[in-house]
Amino acid sequence: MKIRVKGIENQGANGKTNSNERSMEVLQSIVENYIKNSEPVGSRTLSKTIGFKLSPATIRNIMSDLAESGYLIQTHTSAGRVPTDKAYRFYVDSISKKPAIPEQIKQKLSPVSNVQGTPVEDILSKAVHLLAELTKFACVVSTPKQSVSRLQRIELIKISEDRILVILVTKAGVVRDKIIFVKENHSQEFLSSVTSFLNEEFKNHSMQEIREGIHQSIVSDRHRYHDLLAHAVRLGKKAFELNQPGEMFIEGQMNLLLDSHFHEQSSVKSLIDAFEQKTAIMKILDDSMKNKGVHIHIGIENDYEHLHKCSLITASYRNKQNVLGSIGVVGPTSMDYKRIISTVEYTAKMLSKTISEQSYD
Amino acid sequence: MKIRVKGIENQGANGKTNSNERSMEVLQSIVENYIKNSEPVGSRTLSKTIGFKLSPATIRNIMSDLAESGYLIQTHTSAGRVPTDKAYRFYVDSISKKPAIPEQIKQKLSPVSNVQGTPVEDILSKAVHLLAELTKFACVVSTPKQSVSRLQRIELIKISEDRILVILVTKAGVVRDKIIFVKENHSQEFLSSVTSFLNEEFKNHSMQEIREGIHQSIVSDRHRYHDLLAHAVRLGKKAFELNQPGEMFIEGQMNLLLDSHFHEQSSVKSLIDAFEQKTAIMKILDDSMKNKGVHIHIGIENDYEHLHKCSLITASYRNKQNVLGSIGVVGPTSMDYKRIISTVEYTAKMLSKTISEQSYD
DNA sequence: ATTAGCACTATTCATTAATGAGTGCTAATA
DNA sequence: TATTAGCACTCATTAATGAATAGTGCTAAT
Repeated sequence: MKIRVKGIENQGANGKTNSNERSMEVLQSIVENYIKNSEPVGSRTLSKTIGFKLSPATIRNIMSDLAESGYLIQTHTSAGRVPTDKAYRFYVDSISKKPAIPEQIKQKLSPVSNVQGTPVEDILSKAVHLLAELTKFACVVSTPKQSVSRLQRIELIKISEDRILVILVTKAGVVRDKIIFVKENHSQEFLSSVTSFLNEEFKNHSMQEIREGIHQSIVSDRHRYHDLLAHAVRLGKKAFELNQPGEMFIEGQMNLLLDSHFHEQSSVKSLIDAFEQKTAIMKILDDSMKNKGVHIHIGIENDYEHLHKCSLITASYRNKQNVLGSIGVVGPTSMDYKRIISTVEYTAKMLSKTISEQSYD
Repeated sequence: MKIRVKGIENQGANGKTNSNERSMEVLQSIVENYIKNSEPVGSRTLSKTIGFKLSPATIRNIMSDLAESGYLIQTHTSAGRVPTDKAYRFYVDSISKKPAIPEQIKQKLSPVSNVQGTPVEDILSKAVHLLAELTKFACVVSTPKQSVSRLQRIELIKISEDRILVILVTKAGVVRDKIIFVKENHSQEFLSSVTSFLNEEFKNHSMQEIREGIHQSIVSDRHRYHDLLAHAVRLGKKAFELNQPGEMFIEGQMNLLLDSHFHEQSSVKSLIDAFEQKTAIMKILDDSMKNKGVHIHIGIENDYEHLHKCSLITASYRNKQNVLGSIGVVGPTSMDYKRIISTVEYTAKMLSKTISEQSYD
């Protein structure tokens, strides 16, 4: 044993940062150990898993320092130590090479791409379902943001005397419908004219642009004002008004309740609240659309208090043109970050690919 | 005390069924007591809640009989007794007058009707959400069955060279869309002709009829066969093919996990399974559409094993013309049946009313 | 037919003691 | 000087014990 110790010392003698490096290594081991077993990890166990390169006593010293710096806490005096959110953050940041996606996961997610002609919603729901199965945590996905997506086609269909069905097809291949109520009894021919007008005018523009544009039309086009236009603008305004709040699919919430970390009554209540009050999670998904890549929110980093015991891993999905929405996992802070991160990333990639193929640009 | 007893005896002296009647009364009390407190109920407690009309000893005898007949079980020798599913069935069947809906519940559910112009799906999701909040259990609702609903309007819209958007509007006000892929590059004018043809031919027919009808058209209309018709039939066939499997919205699953009856690990797993594998619950909702009124499935009565610890209360909703789907509650067998039944019934009524107003017949 | 009384049973709760995992400190070691 | 062995100490977990309690079943009295 002594010989081995020497060996380490010799290696360490190269630089001076050696003690710090070692701390980091120990911390990583602790985190991985805890992720794996969900049990406080003690110096003896750790010495073993490290391969006896350091004695329990040495490790105790290191752990003591780490605890002081806020990376570890003890649940009680005679227990091992548990990583804090700070430790998880360090751990996540220190992950260098992402593990390759196991063939099994690729297989499992392949159905996402076998969905020619299905509505985008179905694709999303399929993806989030599979992700939940794979990760065994709760998973969420936001539907494509309507405001950024650009118009492929609008259609007005008369379905009764006072009701018009509005169909919006976006470039991303999303179909939205809404029924609007009108006082005048327009003929279908008239509606067709309006439809043509709106399509010519607004195709390829984003919904947001259109909403603003319609307002402008009223002002600027007064000179060529006539009956058709007046109605078209009025109807168009109603039609594009449908600012759907942006939905979210949730899957596998109940998975969380099998997880030992959420066994306490209070935790369960928190979770219920978090998922009932979808806004907090929705906000995180929205934020995730702003930047590329995988986003990680660990425990206390979440603004919403009820999510303080959870970590969220999210990634946005897109078509060739725009970022559309994002998909993510909600699990305990002690989740297997490496695995989950790469799984989410891969799922988002698949999603982007599938939806891009269905898009119109 | 003796005097009271005599009084009862005198009353009982009218008929001979007295002992049996009394057993029933005791059983009802036991059930209600257990529903309220979720604790095995003993002879002493029961004697109290009944108002000392019977002594604990007498009640013990009665309970003993009830246990023998399979209405009660003892968790262990020195514990009180717990109602079996058989007891719940008896209890439910013996409910005579339904309690009036509390004003508070009506208030809570009123948003269901404030939804002019919203898609049926949104109405359903609103209703199921509120129902979950009210009952504190898991709630489900099935979307309108597509096969029975009748056609109000079909529309074919060209959105790209090889894709046609099909919009189906049913009499119930449900809008369904699907994109179909075609080889030929049809012009929009052509599609409009086909649309007119399909509308004339099939308006007011049920989807099922239409699917069969299209097949017939091919056969019977050969004499006036020409290009338009040939294409129309082919497209129509594709369009109406969309036999969506019938969806289901679930809300408040997590509520169940706060319930003490599901605290065991195995129960939780069962529940997760039940909700993952939606088919079983879907089937119960479907069955519920066949007959009017509220349907009650208690514990073991459910075919699906994972639901053996649950009771389901369901009721169908409809428009003026057809039964469309059903809504229900999934809770522990010891739920407050009176309250839940009337709440479900009322919700279904509201739902029917709201949807009828939006329907086209 | 009902009920009081009593013996009996099984759970629950608090107490106690034994076990064991783990730390922190100190002194020895390389 | 950094590492480690050794030891005292702490605290959770577990099992065993016994008292208290809630409840039944049976029998005899009313």
